[in-house]
Amino acid sequence: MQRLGCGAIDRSHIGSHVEFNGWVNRRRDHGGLVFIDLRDRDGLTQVVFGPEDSPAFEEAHSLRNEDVIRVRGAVRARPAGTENPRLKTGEVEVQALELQVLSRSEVPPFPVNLDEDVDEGLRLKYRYLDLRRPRLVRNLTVRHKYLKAVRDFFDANDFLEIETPVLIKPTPEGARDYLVPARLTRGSFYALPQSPQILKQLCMVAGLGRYVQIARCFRDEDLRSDRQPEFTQIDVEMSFVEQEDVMRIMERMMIETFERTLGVTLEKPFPRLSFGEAMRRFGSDKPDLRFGLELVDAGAIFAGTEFAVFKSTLESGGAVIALRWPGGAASSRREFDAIVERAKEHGAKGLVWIALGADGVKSPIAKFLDGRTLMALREACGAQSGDAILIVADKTPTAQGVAGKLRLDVAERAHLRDPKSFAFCWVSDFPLFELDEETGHWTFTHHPFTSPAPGHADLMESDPGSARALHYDMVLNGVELGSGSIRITTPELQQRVFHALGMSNEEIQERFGFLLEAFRYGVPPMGGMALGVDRIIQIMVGESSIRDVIAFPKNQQGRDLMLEAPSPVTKANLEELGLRLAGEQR
RNA sequence: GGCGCUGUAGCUCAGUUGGUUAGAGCGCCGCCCUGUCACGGCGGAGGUCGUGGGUUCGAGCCCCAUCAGCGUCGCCA
Repeated sequence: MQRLGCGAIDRSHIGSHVEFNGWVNRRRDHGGLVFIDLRDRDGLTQVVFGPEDSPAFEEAHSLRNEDVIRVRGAVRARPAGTENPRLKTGEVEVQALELQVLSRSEVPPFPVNLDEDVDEGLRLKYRYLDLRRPRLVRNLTVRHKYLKAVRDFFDANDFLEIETPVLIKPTPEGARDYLVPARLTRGSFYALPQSPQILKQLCMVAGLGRYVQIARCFRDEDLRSDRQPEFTQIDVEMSFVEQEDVMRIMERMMIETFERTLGVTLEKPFPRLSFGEAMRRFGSDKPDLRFGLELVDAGAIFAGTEFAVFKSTLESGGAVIALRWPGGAASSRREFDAIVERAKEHGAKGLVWIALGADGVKSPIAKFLDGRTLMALREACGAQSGDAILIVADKTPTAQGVAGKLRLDVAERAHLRDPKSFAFCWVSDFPLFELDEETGHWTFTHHPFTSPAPGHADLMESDPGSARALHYDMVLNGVELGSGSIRITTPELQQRVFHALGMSNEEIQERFGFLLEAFRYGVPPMGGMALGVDRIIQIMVGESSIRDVIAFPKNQQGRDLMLEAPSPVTKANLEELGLRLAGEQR
């Protein structure tokens, strides 16, 4: 007897005897006839129990949602007129001859057989029930297929999948580490990797050539809808390559894996922007290219303006940046107030709006807008009657950043962010360092192993802010999927970068001595990249939260509501590790 | 750590200016029903209104505190 999945039967099975195992999705009990929709991962199959099938028929009355049953019976065509076109298996049904109840279910805490929004805390507590629902099954299936395609791609391109350890060494830079006390070395701690960065570089020193890993990474920072404390990266490193080589193979990988997973054909090559261009045109280092609405430098247009804010901004070398809001002119005063408020949340001091209504132009600064200025603005923004124009004035980076965020706001309002389209791009030529506002110290944009661009090494000391890096990001729909870089491979240069970051020789030796030592034994030029799997899948399936593409995610407090982790440990546990909780008596 | 939204039946929600006995749909329980597929019909059970305090003759509703979930800023090499 054939054992089949509930989504698997069709007309070709008519007449055959089959066995099904699954969960009762729904019972429709007509007294003299009982219908059961049987569910498993694949889908639904209708099972029919009639009085002639007794004793199965008798027991069928007692079935309840989520009971686990085994049914043996015959596949037959449904009577003409009773087919269900909404069901994949809707042309056929199973006439039950034998019924075995394998497990009874209590009434579940939320409906499993409806695609209804349920409180997420409840879903997470009973994740095993949530995972029975088709939406999450689909997400996990896409994830599986995608990772399979990724592995196949790298296998076909001569990469070795290598597992690196999860218990490694703390790295005080960057994100907060998860620490694990070392029982055998009291007072010392392992850290969980924020990424296998150094290990994969050492794989290159080892001569392994092309490394890939579907790597779990850990960062002890606050959670967001797109951030979990543990997450998965496609981690890649290659020897004897330049930036172009890495970008090409990663781009090819995305094109092939999207094709294989979703059957979509991505446009190639991916557009490329420099960091500076991305900031100028889109006000973001991860531009959403699903729509236009490029930023407009309106400095020249307002060169002679009497409007004090614009005037003083321009005189002090700042920027006046304009942005088209499609259809924005129809907005109410309240909606304009809201967008001004958004601009302030984004860090602007204020926002000027101009409504290009059919019945005339409205704006808080209308009296400063002569016909020529308006015409020039309209032209530069590509705005039409019915649109609005938003203008931000500030120091250039601030104005760009604010305008970039407003660009996303207005795109959202105008429904231009189509979740079904995939707009990739590359952003490169990042600054090597950025200034930490709090400490006033230079810190790395990517990570401290990133090579300066050719000819930029000396800028590290003379003008750190203007040094560029061999660093590239892959961006999809305004989301940074991941970063890569060409690595530093000379101990001297690496040392200079550490110095530029304010590290002493002792610190360098203590933290990264092993790496510098490794570089003394013959190190190939190398570069690589890491891409966030969870975000890729999230965009592929159009979910608004990364949690919906992870089987067992943590909530905003970093807790697993199902396992109730983290949890306290016993005094004996602590003692064995040589730990005592602060504030606790001896 | 800051800010915002939410918390009423198992689930999703409604609940008027503070006023008698807190409602609906689904689910659940019982009975009936041979072609349903959100089956249908009849009947029924089910509520510390997140928690604590306060104001008031009277609080689901107002005030304060607190807990939880989500979003967001900080944070995220």
